[in-house]
Amino acid sequence: MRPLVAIVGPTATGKSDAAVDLARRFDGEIVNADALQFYRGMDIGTAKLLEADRRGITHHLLDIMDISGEASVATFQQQAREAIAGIQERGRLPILVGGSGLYVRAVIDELEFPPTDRAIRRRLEAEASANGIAGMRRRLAVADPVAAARDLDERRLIRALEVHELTGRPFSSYMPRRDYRQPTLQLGLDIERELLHARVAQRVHTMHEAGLLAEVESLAARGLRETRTASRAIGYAQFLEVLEGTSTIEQATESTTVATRRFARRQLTWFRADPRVRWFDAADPDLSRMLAVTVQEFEASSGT
RNA sequence: GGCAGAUUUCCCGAGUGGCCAAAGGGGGCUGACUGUAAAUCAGCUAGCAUCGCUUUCAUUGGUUCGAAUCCAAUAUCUGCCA
Repeated sequence: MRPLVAIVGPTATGKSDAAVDLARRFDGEIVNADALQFYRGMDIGTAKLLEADRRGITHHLLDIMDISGEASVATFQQQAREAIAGIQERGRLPILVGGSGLYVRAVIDELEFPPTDRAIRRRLEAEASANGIAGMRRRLAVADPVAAARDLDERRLIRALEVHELTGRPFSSYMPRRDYRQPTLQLGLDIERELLHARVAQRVHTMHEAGLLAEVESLAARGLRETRTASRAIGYAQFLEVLEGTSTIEQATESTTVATRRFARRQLTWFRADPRVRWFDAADPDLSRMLAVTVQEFEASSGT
């Protein structure tokens, strides 16, 4: 069975293209691990690869959801693992690509998501907004001192209480480990900060020229404003304001650029924390070859 | 040319004699993060060093025990009158 290759790193470093390159060289198929690229119709703003740029390579888990849907790591975990297994059965190389750290992790590591319950969640959220979270913090300190000691933010605090209530098991007992469930190679793409910022600005500019506003407008007609996840996507949230008339195109472009920079920084923080990632300079003209060599060596050594 | 006003740390912007390295916001940086993750949250942001010290609030020179804060001159900008 062939190993799993994952391409990670901040946005605008060329992960998608690098993945297509590798897929062509090693007879691979690509599995998307970018939470917002699941949504149909969110193309320009998510920098989804155009059909032509996919160069005949099969892409999985792209356009699998309506914007009204809510992406869920747990669901994605299962779908992605199935897709990967299928690719491997076909004797091809699975290449997981995405900048959503948790989503990548959910696929490659031994990770189990405790269940969720809408009613419990809603009740806890209502309680938090009505009484504040101090009391809930105290409750968690009793139910799950380990999790409480981590000083969780409100959202996670609620989740921890939900898990405890639902499973009787402390949330902290589901603590993550870095533990690949199959031979995996994580390739990280990074780039000098100044260059990254320039690329981000360029990209947002290009998105606008490619018709992002029109895309947002047509999604708005399909209820984008009412969605919980899709409406918050970078670029979409900002251009929705243009449609509302509360922001100009210039302002939206600027704030989208800023939000993207911050996003890239957070992605970097996430992936840097994983010592297993092998990093490459995305601006290196020789990148494509270096990635290929690394994959080749890895596949040879992982004994296929 | 005359009169009036402005000049603050990367940016915007508070501060009108000691509690000011200077509020707040933005930006930047760092980090956390197992069911919203392009989300959510936290910390740092003059310099050097452990309390502390050094250099900052246009520039120069004053007043004062003490100045971002008061005075004078200069520079630049803005408004009104020519």
